[in-house]
Amino acid sequence: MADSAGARNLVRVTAEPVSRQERKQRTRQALLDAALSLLAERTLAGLSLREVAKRAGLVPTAFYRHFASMDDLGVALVEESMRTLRRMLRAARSDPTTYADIIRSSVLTLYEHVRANEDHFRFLTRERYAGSGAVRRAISVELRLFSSELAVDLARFDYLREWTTEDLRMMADLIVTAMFETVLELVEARPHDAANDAEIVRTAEKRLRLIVLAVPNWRSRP
Amino acid sequence: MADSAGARNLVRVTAEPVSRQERKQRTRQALLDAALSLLAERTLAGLSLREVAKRAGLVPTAFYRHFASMDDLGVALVEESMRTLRRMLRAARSDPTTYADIIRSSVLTLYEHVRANEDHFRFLTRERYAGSGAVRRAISVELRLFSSELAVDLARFDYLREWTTEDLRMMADLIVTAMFETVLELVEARPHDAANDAEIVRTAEKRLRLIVLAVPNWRSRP
DNA sequence: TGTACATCAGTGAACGCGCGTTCACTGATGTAC
DNA sequence: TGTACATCAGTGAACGCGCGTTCACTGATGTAC
Repeated sequence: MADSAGARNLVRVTAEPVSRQERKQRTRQALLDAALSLLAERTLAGLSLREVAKRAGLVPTAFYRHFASMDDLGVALVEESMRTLRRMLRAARSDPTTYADIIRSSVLTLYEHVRANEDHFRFLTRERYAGSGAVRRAISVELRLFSSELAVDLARFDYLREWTTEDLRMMADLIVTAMFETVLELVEARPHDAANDAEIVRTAEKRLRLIVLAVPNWRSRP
Repeated sequence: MADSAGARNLVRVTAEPVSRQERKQRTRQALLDAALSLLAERTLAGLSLREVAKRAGLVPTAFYRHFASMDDLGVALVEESMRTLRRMLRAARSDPTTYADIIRSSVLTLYEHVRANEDHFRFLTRERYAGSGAVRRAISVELRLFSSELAVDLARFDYLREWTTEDLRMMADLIVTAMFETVLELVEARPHDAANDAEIVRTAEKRLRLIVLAVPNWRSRP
């Protein structure tokens, strides 16, 4: 089988020699990539260790040199995916056009990052509720952190200065939830349907606009 | 094993004789209940036909008298759970206090129904994104229908009369998404933590209030 | 009402299969001298 | 620079297990006469 020579070829095709450490790191990444590609149409719960190893061009037992279990690999995938998410947040923050039309540019950033990293986002949306204990906990912790950071960002706006921390947090949660829903729509959408994509983006902008429009009328209640 | 006499006992304990048809219906329900109880801490993908049959007190092969596959059972569970959801919606609509404080009473109705049917709601939240094709499609269709109905309800309010159908739909989606998030928080919450429950309910009310407060400021854009 | 036959929900043995995990191994890379 | 030994990523055989599915069956319920 062409498949089974994978791991070794991965190394051989590179011109210069690599250290044992580097090689191990590459194999580990090959396992993560293999899992991610298999997860395109499945859940972690429906994936076997043997399958992942095979896709990576390894014998099943080699898996254990890199992860203690599929659950362990799942947590590593959460970390990898979250790095993608944070990169997106950083891009949104540093965008110079952001303050001109913050909603439009934020949604556009979201859209571009989701399309460029569909596997990561799909993994996060699927496993967020359905994942095993460890995976679900890892995602939930990261998303809560994400929401907190957004609350801090919101606090910087003049017209939100009077808001209580709790209300800011509530608003941030609502925004994250709405955006998460948009991510879902994007990763589950028919591929290469530009009109449909545009529609999803337009709805996402409306959602944010609606939330933001409530601000002048908000009065905190005990 | 005490377990293995289940299906027959189920019948024997009833006083009068039952028709073959009735008995079959009961066994089918026992299979659905067995699956649902096993799903408390797992996903449909991680559930085996043998396990479900055993829990229902049946031999594995008997499963096929009622469902063609686990996927088929999954779709039946979606239908059953959706009946619970629609019962909730009907209760919210017919509540006479609703118009006095619509947000508070709606959230209370949601809370009570979720707590009374945790298994159904947990199943829906877990499988919505992670389920197999057929199950996910079934849930998605029902939720879209649900959202449409809510949009129709919203259209009846005076101050929403000017809104376009599309904007109403967007608002309904946002409300459903926010409420779905609340359901999630409830089914994943530590059990019997009244203070935490109250906090979740309070946040849910705030979310809805925020969305509603945006209404006077909304102007549709092309 | 009684008898003879049909239906069909549930049984139990059997199958081949992919699973996770163990173990002793190989041979290339790394290190000490 | 050359040699001898240590490390360790990846191998391959083997295991016992639960899985979905097949098949011929049993015996209670249902039906026709």
